Amino acid sequence: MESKIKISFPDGNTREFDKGISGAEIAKSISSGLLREALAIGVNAEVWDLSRKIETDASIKILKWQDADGKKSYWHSSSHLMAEAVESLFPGTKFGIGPSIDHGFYYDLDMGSHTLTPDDLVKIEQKMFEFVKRDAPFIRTEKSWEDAVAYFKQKDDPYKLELLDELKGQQISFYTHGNFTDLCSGPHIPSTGRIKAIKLLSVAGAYWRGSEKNKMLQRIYGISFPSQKDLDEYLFRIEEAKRRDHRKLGKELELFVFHDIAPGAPFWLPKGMIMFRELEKFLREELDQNGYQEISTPILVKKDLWEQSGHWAHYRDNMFLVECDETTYALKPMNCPESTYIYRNKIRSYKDLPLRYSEIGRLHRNEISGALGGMFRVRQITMDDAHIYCRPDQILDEVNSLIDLVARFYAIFGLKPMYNLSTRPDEAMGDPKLWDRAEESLKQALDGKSLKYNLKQKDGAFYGPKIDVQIEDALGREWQIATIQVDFVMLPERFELEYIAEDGSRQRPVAIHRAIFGSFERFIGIITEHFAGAFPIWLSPVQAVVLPITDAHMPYANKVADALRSANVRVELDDRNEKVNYKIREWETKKAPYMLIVGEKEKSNNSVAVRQHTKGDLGPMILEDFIRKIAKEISEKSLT
RNA sequence: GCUGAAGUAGCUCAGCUGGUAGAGCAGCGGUUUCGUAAACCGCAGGUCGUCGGUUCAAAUCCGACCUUCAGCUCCA
Repeated sequence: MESKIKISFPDGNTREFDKGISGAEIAKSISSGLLREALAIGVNAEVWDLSRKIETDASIKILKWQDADGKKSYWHSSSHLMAEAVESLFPGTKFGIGPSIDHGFYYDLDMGSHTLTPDDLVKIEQKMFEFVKRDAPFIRTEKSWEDAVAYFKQKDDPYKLELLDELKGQQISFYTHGNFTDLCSGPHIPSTGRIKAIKLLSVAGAYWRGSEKNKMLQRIYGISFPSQKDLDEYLFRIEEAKRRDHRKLGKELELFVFHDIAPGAPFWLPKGMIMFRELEKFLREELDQNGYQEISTPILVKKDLWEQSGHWAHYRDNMFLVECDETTYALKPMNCPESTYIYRNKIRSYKDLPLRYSEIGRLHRNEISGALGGMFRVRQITMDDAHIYCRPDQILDEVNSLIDLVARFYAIFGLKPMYNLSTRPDEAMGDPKLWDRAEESLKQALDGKSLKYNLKQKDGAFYGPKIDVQIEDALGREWQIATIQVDFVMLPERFELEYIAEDGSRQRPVAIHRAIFGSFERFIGIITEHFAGAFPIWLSPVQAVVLPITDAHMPYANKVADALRSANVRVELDDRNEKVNYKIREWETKKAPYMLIVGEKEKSNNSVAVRQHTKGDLGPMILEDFIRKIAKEISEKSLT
């Protein structure tokens, strides 16, 4: 029998080891530093414990904190540690599942009648630190299915027993550390001592196995790091996100407010409305230049339309209904079905296509109350919608120009786009040949531009494949905003759309649904957080403020403000009887891009002392020069 | 919709175990005329989310509802 195995490393090197060597031993053979940092080991396509014996040739990678899979086992192990702490403080707790997540870990708990309080979290956290000190190793054992069931029957944990139901007949792996043993496929880090910094973040309800039909358990979210510094940085980022919260900034900067009287629908204040209008203006300019025609369709339409489109069957509960003259109307939850009425207004020729109809439409969706959240989830949505009707052979061209359009938009905001391609789902409708062709077109468009994308198999809409565009904001958070959806069914077939082809036959067009901002509400929420309220100057509700030093400089200040105003700069004159320091402080907090301080010196030589937001005093400038500068920055939609 | 938490002046918040409300900022009136992040004095401002209950007495205790927040579920 062969007693040596070949291990190949990520750098391509291969070395021989004794059969049955562990990941830890391999790491140690490379360096003691690596062993200290090693958390788990990638073996071929799997992630294993460092202690597990390797019996065959394999390609391996020692996983550290820097590796995503390293973090995963670290956080997963932290969740076991938390479970141990919970069990020791609250004996009798039943355990659901306790996985790692993108940032940290959680464990779902059934604690009977006990409701966890923030104090409990502190106690659990302290207990965890206590256990960390014992540096207990995570030990993997395997039991037969019957023994596993017996174990949890004795422990009386119905959730684990339910999980075991699905593993019938298999060898079941368990992990034990300290006094806690859990059903778990692993892997885990070598020992609890590796967990240096822990923070339990929150407790919330969560349905067992994610189904609202099941019992609600209590979920503790937590995060852990190899050093206190990492934890501090993470907590700082959470604070930073709170500081940028658009609900807070929207109020402070007087952009919009919400009132109980209209849950889920913002009242746009004058300053917020300026931003809304600037976005609309920018959008319309772009679309006008790109062959779009703007339309506007009724908000209140008879339910018959939604029956025909299929929405009535699926989304009836989410529509606002109005009874009038014994007829049921609905506030439109989407624009698309109505755009077909404009398509069908005339007989369309193949020469007319593509027809690009854009619509800034106000939609209403009765989102369940628990889903509402600031501008991110509203019941009244203003969508930058468009429906492009084209021939199947035009899909590629259209998708190409849409991708360009989206990229151009996001570049203006300094947002990085990322693409997801979603393909045919199992319950797809429509001609498979069209599906193939459309998926091919979408792929071709992305590949042709050398864009990286995630393939989301079977994640398309029932009516066609789509490209979703995500952006990453200044805090590295990802948002799904734009979407490009090809549609063979919902509009073309349900509304029996046709065009006359070259040969005189009647053909069915393809519809492409697309949105760039997604919705004005959500987009403004996102960019508020992205820019932390300090918007690029073209969007900024106030672009410059004139601050006279004393009353004596009012006439000159007025002259400066007038000059800016006639150059179409949104300018305010702060004529309050306050010290300059006071005014500067206040306009800094309001994030005004420019402050123009005018006093004796400026008055005497037609200049302004320029102060830029966060950058401070830029020194004096001749008024005309400053106007040229700011006008240029506005028209170029400059980001600084 | 579900679980938990919260709702006091325009805003941010204090108000212990029941004795009918308080601060800072903002606002208004004065004084001050000032050079790059908060001058000073004064005034005014609240059915304590709504409705009901317990009590001699409720911001405070109880119930229902509304709204918000965290998470779950949902998101055409």
